[in-house]
Amino acid sequence: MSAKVLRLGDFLKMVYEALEILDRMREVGVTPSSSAMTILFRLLLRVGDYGSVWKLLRGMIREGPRPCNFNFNVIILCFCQKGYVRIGESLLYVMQKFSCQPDVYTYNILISGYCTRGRTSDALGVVHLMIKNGCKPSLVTFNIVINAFSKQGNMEEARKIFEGIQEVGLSPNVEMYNTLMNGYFKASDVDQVNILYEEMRNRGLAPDGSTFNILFAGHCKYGREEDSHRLLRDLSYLGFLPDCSLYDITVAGLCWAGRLGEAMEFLEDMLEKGIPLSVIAFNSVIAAYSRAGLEENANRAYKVMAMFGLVPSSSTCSSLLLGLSKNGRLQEARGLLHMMIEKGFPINKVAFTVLLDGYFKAGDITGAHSLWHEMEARGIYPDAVAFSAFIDGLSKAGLLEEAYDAFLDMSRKGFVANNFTYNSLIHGFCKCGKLHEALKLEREMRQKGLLPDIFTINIIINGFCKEGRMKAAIDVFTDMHRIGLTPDIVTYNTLIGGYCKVFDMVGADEFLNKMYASGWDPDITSYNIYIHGFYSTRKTSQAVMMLDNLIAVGVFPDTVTYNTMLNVVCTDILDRAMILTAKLLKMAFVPNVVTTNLLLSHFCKQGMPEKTLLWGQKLSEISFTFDKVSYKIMEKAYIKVQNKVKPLRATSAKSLFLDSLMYITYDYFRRISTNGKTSQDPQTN
DNA sequence: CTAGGGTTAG
Repeated sequence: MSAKVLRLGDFLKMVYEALEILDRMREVGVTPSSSAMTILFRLLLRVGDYGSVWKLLRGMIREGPRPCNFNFNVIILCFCQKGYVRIGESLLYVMQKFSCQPDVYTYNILISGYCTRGRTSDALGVVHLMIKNGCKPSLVTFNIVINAFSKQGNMEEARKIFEGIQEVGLSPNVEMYNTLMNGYFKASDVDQVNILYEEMRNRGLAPDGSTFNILFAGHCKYGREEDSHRLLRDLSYLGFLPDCSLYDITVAGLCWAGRLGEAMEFLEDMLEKGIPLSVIAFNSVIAAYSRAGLEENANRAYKVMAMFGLVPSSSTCSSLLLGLSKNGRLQEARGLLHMMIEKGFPINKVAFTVLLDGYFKAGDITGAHSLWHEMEARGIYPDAVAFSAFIDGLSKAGLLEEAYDAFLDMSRKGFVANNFTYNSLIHGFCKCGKLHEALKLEREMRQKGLLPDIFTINIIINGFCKEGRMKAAIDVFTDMHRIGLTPDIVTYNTLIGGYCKVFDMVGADEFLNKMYASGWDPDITSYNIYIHGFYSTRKTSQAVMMLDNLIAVGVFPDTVTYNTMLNVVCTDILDRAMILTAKLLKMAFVPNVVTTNLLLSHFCKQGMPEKTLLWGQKLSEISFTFDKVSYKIMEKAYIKVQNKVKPLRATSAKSLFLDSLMYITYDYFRRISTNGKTSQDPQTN
């Protein structure tokens, strides 16, 4: 079911009908109220008819009502939301021309406009301007700026302003302490948080709900059990009652600490004992499971909640939506989003961003585009995160021109590109072989004062490795120390993979040793890279040895390991393949779409394209979700069958063997598609 | 809520 979107045509008609009504009022000598004018301004700004806004203002001067601060604030706010913060700022002078003095709200709108776009220095410029114009900044003003610096992780600046306001005789409020403590938590500076809390209490400021949430969540996340208990004691001493029960808090605490199983157990235990729980406890669990990509568990928690008659809230739905998006169940996710809108839940930019990312990750570019346009149609202004997700998705899809356009659009709307944005674009350029462009962007980000981070460097090293330019990759690796970056496990794995790609197993080993020397133990990815390296150099026994190795050192093999080994199995001589298969099957691996793809492609490669199509058919009968690669493989098989290209015929034994591997995989998916059928749309009554 | 390494395809 799709939600109703007001069509632009209808909307325009409405706006101009409203203007006609205004004219008629004027004709009969009725002066409209200021608030009526505000509504008209809002409508005109929404459709972008700035000419009429101007005309309306002049009409007000001639015939009243006199424009008030509020009228202007609405106009400035709109420009800020659309990204024209500069224009908003220039409207300050227009205001003064209409003999309106900008008030603290006006300035706060502008400051907030700059801050949400990461333009903290512009924001500080407005603060100075307001002081110069004789308007005293309020605590809110400073809070906006402190929050912006905290979000950027720039705690020194945040702190400086915090100290500064005290010098001018202002006393920080609870919100300000909350903001600062939140920032220090993000910077992992728990001690600083504790000091601030002490200070706040000594000043006689009482913690509020946000203080509690920030501190409790932070202490749980950092495993500071003592701190969280001390907080609870302190609050109960103050007579502070959190807006949920202690049981809810316990569940939330376990979730924040990442102890999800325990949280769910506790929940079920409470319910069994007949202790009532609120939506909050369930929301914590559902959110945590969804974030971890464990959508099945999230859904189970939701069902328990519904069974006990609890009505899902906006955040329940957002969390379920996150889980669905992460699992590629996009129709359901979009349906849920529309349902949320119909239920009147506030429009949720985060939910849109999550879904957008989901479409891209599933390779559904059309879906992503349609959602992006729907956002626009609904008047949701993408923020820096939404833009970054959009740019990243387009880059990964190889649509670099469009990604770059979005990047320009983002700066036009006043956002300062951050490392997320640049890294996504740089990755995109590397991916399609335009290393030169990638390096140009890296220079550009440095010129803009952004520091290339470990992500940037790893992306660039990977770019060189992909092209087999190991010398250049090593140069970047050597240079990263100079700019103060330490290689991490991804750096080493990337370089080891690079050597494997050029079949230089000696070079790979050399880097493996370097990795050990700098204190990193190989992880499952390192082993997978090695196994694939041995596979591509046809060193089957070495690949098997690696598998034994990784298990011996206690690393858990995953689906990628299984798939890579399956590749070995498919190309190996039959006797050895069967022994290896027996070994693999004992490990109870979970196949995925890549497993299916590689088996389908082996049929094709080994002269049995009709089997590719046959199994493809069988899989689609159980509504298996294929991806882009699956379709490419089947398309290729189809062409082969059509052209009757069949020079080599596989031995019937090998054919039977591949069939049995495919059957095992097919059977797995058949079983989960019949057991896992769930209906998870929340129903609110 | 957004960025990096490993499996299929090319």
